[in-house]
Formats: sequence, structure tokens, C-alpha cells
Amino acid sequence: MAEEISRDAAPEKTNFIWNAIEQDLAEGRYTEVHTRFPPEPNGYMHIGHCKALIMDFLTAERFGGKCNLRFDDTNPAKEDMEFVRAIERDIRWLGFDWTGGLFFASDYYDKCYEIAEDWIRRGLAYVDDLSREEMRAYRGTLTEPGRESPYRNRSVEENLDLFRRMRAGEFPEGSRTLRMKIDMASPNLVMRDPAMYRILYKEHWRTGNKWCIYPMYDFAHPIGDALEGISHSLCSLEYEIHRPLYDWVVEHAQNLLPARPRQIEFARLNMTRTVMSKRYLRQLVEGGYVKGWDDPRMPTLSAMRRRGYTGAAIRDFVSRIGMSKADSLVDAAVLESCVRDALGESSPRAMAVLRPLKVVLTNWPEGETRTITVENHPDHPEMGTHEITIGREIWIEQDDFMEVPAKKYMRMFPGNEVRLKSAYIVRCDGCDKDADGNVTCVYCTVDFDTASGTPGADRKIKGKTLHWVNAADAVPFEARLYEPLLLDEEGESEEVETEEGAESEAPAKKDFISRLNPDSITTLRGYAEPFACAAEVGGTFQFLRTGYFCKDPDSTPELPVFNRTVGLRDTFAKQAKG
RNA sequence: UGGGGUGUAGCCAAGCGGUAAGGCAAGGGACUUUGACUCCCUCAUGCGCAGGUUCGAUCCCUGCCACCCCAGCCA
Repeated sequence: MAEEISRDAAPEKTNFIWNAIEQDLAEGRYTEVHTRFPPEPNGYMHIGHCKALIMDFLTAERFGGKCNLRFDDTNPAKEDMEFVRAIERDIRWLGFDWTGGLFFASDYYDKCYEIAEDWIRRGLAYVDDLSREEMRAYRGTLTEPGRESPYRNRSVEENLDLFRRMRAGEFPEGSRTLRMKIDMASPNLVMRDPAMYRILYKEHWRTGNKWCIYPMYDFAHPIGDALEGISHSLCSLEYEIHRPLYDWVVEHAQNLLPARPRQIEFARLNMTRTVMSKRYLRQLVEGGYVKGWDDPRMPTLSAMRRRGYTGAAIRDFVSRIGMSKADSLVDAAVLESCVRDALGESSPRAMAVLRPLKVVLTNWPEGETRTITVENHPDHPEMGTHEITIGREIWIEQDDFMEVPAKKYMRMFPGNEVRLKSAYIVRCDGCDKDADGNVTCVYCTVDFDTASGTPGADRKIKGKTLHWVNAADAVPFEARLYEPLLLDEEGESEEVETEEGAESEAPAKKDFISRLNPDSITTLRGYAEPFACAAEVGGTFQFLRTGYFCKDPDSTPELPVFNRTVGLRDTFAKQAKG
């Protein structure tokens, strides 16, 4: 019996990185696991960042180690404290804490400088006077080796003098760089004497004007990792070709470093129906296609939070999509499934009508109101109850009435009985229409013997159970329904995040704009029960049969606003479409 | 045409020489006071292609093919 169970049990979720780490541990290469999440504070985090973030924190958790948060702030021209705060908030929202500590690459500027001078003395680095354009020309191409800079073989004394004067601010921006002396003929362009330092007369938001030379990523990152005692430095696939350089830096600075971290790369996240690059995201905001970085249609964490996604749902998502080195495009439906799972358990139920249609209960006593107690959650009695009312006039969903029913339609139509959720079975008798043939009002007869909770309620009927709100106390509210930002998936492949301003982006840009979904937001004026409208901003409900909704900060006392976080699965609608 | 990577179902993804896990999507059915949830069932004689080694290959070897990344003083 026990064997049966263990055989049926799903294998423990694993991935190639954890397998590699287990092997490292088993073979004694490392005795403990220490990771880091190293964002550059130059923008808001989006769902794409979460894959790396969660992998970093979860790997530490899984192996009983620690994870640092390190802001990679080596380029003062692009970075800002505002983003540091935003990133910290997003990480906390996801439910993580930087158990290993909070650091900045700028903490290591002195150490980087020390290593730079050491390398100059050892003949491993040199000051180059080549201009940006010349350097590009000397670098060679994918198929041709580069040429050595004429400044490559300066004496140690001259290099040291020049580098110190670079630091002292004696040379104009862009006039010189410090370069590693590796191999201009390497087939890997990254190894062709990469720059270590550039001159930048920019005040840094942490180090002020102390420096006018700033270390490059390829130099500062491995040093930061080693200084923090990182064992496994996880990053995305585009850094794979940098790994030989990463190892070169760690190896040659080993005399001044306490550790020897290992870099492992994995595929970054791409998702259907959205974009994941900072450049496109900025285009959406600045082009007015969305209302801001936290517009609920955006894939930023601040937007997802506002829309009603939960940190737990996003963690679940990342664990479901797995980890590999294969380029992938994950179906957004996976994320939606995670959100439904998370919200289905925790959200109180309420009734709200998105597209209202008046129903008059013709045999309901004029002026009479009844109060009904309803459960907040069908599966969780401990979540309590709340009260709703019913009177002679109620609102139902326009979709829930058809004068001439479609095939398999089991909602309200003349002659058919349906149940009003938590209330009574009613029979539809007919409707009013305006001059254009639009239904303006529906008439029903209540079967008073079928009140919910009484034996009479057990009567079986063909019709479905509909949600509704009492017209007498329903609160008008604004519902914002969202559709994907982008339409077709054809040929979709999100480009990597790069600096804007490249000439090659023109065609892709046009394609991106042409794929924008013009109907990504629908704003409706509906009616909701007071219980839901009284919630505070951020409060989440399942509005029966229409989806999960989250109260938006745009709400006013007069007009609550609810974002639809995600709809419910709707197999009937699918059948109708197909 | 240089180098570094990756190809397992519609989309992700396990698998590490012993005869293809799991999730999402999709399609059936049961249940239902949410056409939801939940629960059952179906969904790769097949692992980019072609050879080879082996009693046996998704796994090892060889050769092809396709796709991704790299020519910043960005990260």
C-alpha cells in the first residue's frame, strides 16, 4: 500500500541548476549555498524579473543558505534611488527577505580600484586612449580577430600614472578607459580586452562625487559576488558567453578575494500576449497606451499588485513553469490559472452585476424588503457570513436573459425557471422592449415556497442559478475589465532588454505597436452589493459568476472602482464560440 | 562563413542506458444554489533529422538541420 502511494507520488520538483548545486555540494566544491539577487535600480520590476528573483531566493531557501539583495549600481547615468525603494517593496510583496543582507555594487568601488591597480602592476590591465569608434574598429568582427590597441603595451608606471589621473579627473569623459589585457584574437568577443573602467562625470546617488571613473559590469559583478561569499551566481542566458570572463576576473583577483563563485545561466521568461522589455514598457507608458507603470494591464509587479494578483500566485507561477536553458514562450494562461487558484481559496464571494438589466418580481409585495444571510465562502464557513437584501426590483446580468434562447441556454427566458442565488426560484413571464428592440425590463414570478435554506428550495429546475443585486440598495460602481495588451502570437519572440537608441529596432517597434490590442480595457457601470463596495482599497472578492475583482485606488466614496483581476473559467462561452 | 548555447505533445517541463512524470491548454463525463470549484477519463509506438555503438538509446558516438546569444566606454 505504501509502495503504491510512493510510486504514484509526483517526483520532487527539480531543475538542472539544483541538480548542479547538489553535485557541487556532494563533491565538496562548496560547503554551503549562498545566492544573490542583483537588480540594476533603473526601472520597475516586471514578471520577467520574478523568474530570476524567485530562483535566487528559493535556491537559498532550498539548500538552507542565504540570499543577498545587491543593487548593481555601477552606472550612475541610469540609476535612481526611487527604483531601489520600488524593488525592495516588490520583493517584500512577493514574500521574500534578503536573509544574507542588503548590498550595493557601489560598496565595492574601493575594492575594485585596489584590484585594478594590482592588475596594472601585474601587467593584466592597461589604460587605453582609443576613442569609442576606434575601439570598435579594433575589436574586429564575429569572423575576424581584433587588433591590439597601440596603447596596449604601455609600461606599468605609465599605466599607473594615467589611471590615477583618470581617477583624479584630469581627462575628459570618454577619452580613456582601463582595459583588461586578455586576448584580442579570442573568438569570444567578450574576451577581447574588455573595458574595466570608464570616465563618467556623473554624481552617484550613493557615493556623490567621490568617483569620476566607474567600473563596468563584467569587472564589478564577479568581484561583488566573491566579496559577498556567493557560491552560485545565477543569471540569464545572455551572460553565458560572459562566463569565461567572469571566471577570468575571479581567478586573477583571487589574491584579493575570499571566494570563488560559480555562474550558472538559465533561460529568461517570455510570456504570450505581453512584452517583457523595459524599452517597450516605457513606450506603452510614454505613448499613453496605458495610464502608467502600475496600469493593471502592465506586466510590472506594481501593476499586478494593483490588479489583484498575489505574491503567492506569482511564486506558484514561477515554480510551475520550471527552469531550463531552452528558449521558451510561456502561455499567459498558466499565470491566470495560478491567480485563480490563489484567489479561489481566499476571496470572499459577493454579487455584482456588470451589465445591469432590470427585473420586476411581479408578485412581490410592494415596498417589502427581506434580508438574507449568505456565506462568504462556500467551502470555508470560518470566513463568516454577511447580509444581503431583496425587494420587488432587482438587477441581473444582461447576458442572463434572452427573449429567444440560444441552444443549450439555461438562464432566463420566457417560460423558464431559474434560481436567484441564495433567494428564490423565479419564473420568467416576459419582457419590455424599446423602439429599437432592446430589452428594457424583465418580468418574473417568485415561487415563495423555494426560499433558500427551506425544504422547498430543494426543488430541481432546469434553469441555472443566477447572481443578482437588490435595486433598492445596490451601489453603482465602475468595473474595469482587462484583455491582453497584445493580440496575435504569430512569430512572437520577446527581444532581450537593451538600451534604446539602436537603429535596428525600427521594424520591431512598428510590429509591436501594430499588435496592440485596442480593446485591452473595458469600463462598465454596474451595481454591486454594499458588502463589497464597503471594502478597503486592495480588497479582493469573487463576484459570483463574473470573476475575481480587486478594489482600485481610484475609488471614491461616491463611486467604488473594481479591477477584474481575472475571469472565471467559462466553458459555456467557449462552447458558444466554438 | 567565428565562438557560445538550445531542440521531448498546442505551450512549459521531468527524464542522466532498461522501454516517455507533472502542469497549463484542449476534449469527454460526474457533481453543482457560481455553466465556477472539485472529481474521473482522453490527449507523444514518440523525444529536431540521418546513421552508428548496444541485448536494449530521449540518454553514448558521428554527421546534418533549425532556432537563440555575442562586435556598449549598458547591465
